[in-house]
Amino acid sequence: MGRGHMARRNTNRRVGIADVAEKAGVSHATVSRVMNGNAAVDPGIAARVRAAAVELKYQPNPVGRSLALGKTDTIGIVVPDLANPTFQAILRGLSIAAAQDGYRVLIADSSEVTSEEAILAGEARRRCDGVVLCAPRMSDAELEELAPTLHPLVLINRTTIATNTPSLSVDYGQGIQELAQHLVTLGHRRLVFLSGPEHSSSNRQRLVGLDQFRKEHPEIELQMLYGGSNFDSGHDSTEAIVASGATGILAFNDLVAMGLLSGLHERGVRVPEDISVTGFDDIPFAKYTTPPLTTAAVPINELGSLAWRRMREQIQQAGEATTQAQDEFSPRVEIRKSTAAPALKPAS
Amino acid sequence: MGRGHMARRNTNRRVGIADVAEKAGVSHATVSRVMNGNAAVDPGIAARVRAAAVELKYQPNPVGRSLALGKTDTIGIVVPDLANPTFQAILRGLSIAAAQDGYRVLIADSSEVTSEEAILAGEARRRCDGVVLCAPRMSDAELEELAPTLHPLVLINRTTIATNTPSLSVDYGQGIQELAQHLVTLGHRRLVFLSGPEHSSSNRQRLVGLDQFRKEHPEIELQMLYGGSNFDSGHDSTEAIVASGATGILAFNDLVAMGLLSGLHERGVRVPEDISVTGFDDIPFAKYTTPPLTTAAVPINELGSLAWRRMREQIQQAGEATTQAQDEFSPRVEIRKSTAAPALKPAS
DNA sequence: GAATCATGAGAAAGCGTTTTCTCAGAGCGT
DNA sequence: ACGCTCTGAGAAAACGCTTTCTCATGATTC
Repeated sequence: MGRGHMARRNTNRRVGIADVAEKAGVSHATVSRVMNGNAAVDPGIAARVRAAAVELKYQPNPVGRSLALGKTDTIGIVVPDLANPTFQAILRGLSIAAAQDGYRVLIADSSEVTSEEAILAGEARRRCDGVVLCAPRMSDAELEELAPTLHPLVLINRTTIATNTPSLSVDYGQGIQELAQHLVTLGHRRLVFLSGPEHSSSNRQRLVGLDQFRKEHPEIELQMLYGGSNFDSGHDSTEAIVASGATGILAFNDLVAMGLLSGLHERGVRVPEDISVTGFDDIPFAKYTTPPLTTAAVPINELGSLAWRRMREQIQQAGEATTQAQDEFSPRVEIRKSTAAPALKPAS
Repeated sequence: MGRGHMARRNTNRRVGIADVAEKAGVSHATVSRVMNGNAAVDPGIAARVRAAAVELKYQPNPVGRSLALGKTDTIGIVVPDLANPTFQAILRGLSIAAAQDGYRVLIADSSEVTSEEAILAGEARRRCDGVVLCAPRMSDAELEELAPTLHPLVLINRTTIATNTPSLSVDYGQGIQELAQHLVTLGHRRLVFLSGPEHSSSNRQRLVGLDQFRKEHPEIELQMLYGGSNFDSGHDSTEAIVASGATGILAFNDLVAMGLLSGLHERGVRVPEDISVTGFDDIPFAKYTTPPLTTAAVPINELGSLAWRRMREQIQQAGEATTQAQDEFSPRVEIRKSTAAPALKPAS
């Protein structure tokens, strides 16, 4: 509970500037000046202050400093699902980059509950100096309304009309087309796209990319099946994939692909001999699946560290209009062993 | 910058209690009482205050509240490596459980730099209401010295002599013995343990467990090879494993096992026909490796959520001595398809 | 009608720190 | 020696909020 006129309780109270001031025989303003080096202080006085601080093991209270300075040196991030390795890697990239500038990261996981996102984002913003929205699932209209209230804000995998909100995007449409092209180049003519969550902006981009692909390759059969976004949903797609007769599979992401690889192995379907499988993202596990997974590599650590750089730019230019930075990453197709030419099957 | 007698700058300042007070024609203390419901306020006045708050879109400033209340509603966690899925899962478990009580989690990743840990822990503790140290790599002596300064503290995979520090542990020694026993039961006589990082407390427990295992099974050949703690190091162990002649492999963790599975596959060594491989932890990928991995399941989401419960107990009993809670989890061996009876090899 | 009691809202203090304002003391020039 | 200027440290205000203290007002009792 807060406190008014009551005498201060000393129980468990940590050492503050007032204690150091008393010990050194100076005012608390002087202690603050010495600790921060913000103004000239007589060297003899400064030495006394430092000795007192060391003796009392003084550490400044970050909350008091935050109130006085109007900043917290923390960044919030809202992720739709912290179980997703792509988001984990983005978090790690952001966390490491921000730490290098003395900032920490506060997590909010909406657990794919879209209605929670705006609430979590507002709350994170109030507690922090800025907020990163990672693949937000809210509608475009909601995002347009919310974005100005969150400044400084960095978006990952979404954009807004707002001219001062940096946005880091991956060209999922182009990536999925390149993966499809890879399969076609290998000779595949019957493809399936295992699509992801409906509210996922990156899924919509893949769908747009595949529409374009169909237009350019009318001779290719490209079916759509729902594959979700995790292992289990990929694994659960095994029967539908086998029934489809397709020889080339484009999974929504690496997790779906891994689940499918496992399901196909259980079913005795050989990858890539019988079916080729691709993923997306190139999470760290993708190299180590059996067989190692062909995928479109998204520089997910770089996304996190660039998100920090864009955030830092806004923080440092507080109050000034900034030129919006729209960064778009092109995924790079990483060809591994899960794709090969389709088997020549006897006519039946 | 802080500010003294200067007139308040209104630029970019968010709406505060003073603004609501002015709008409603009451004092800021009354606004605080209405927003918190802490004391009786005339219903008519309360309605005016609420209307003003809504009209001005007032949201309390968490920093001001934290200073007044002496709490931040955040928990810090220090992890040795945020790239490790076990730590990611612990973080997720902690984050979700704490969020249910209105707490957020602040991350500090020491990136396996042992000398950074104490500094990060102290800093996290000052910014937060408590701190969780996850598999800290510092020495026992350093931990004993640091622990009292971090109260309230929860330890994961370490213990201290301190009687008021809850500690959540996994009996790695027992788990590795059960895995070894599983291989022996299948008929394996030549085993290798791919050991993990030297500073890892859980690795030491496995070594102790395997010493015990050797005593109880003098007829079993059990070699030690260094296998590190990630994919690459597991993968890099492939040749040494093949050269060892062992038919049963105990990998330090699931990542090492996955890397090894991939390396063996590349080498044309069949799992489990030619070599059986086990992991540890049961990260979400373990079910989906090819073949699915036999492993010792650590309830890593439960570790995170129990860490929050222990933390919350300490926060709620502030200043009182608490009975130390030592929670120990027994790993559960999850038998999947990466282990089988050793092949009968022609004598050569 | 006066005295007493209860209640609720404003004044004030405080949480810990930063920084502006003020003033005392030292130094310099005449 | 006096006046002026400069410097540095203490006093004070502020950041935003919570809660204690104080007092005015209305109700109740005698």
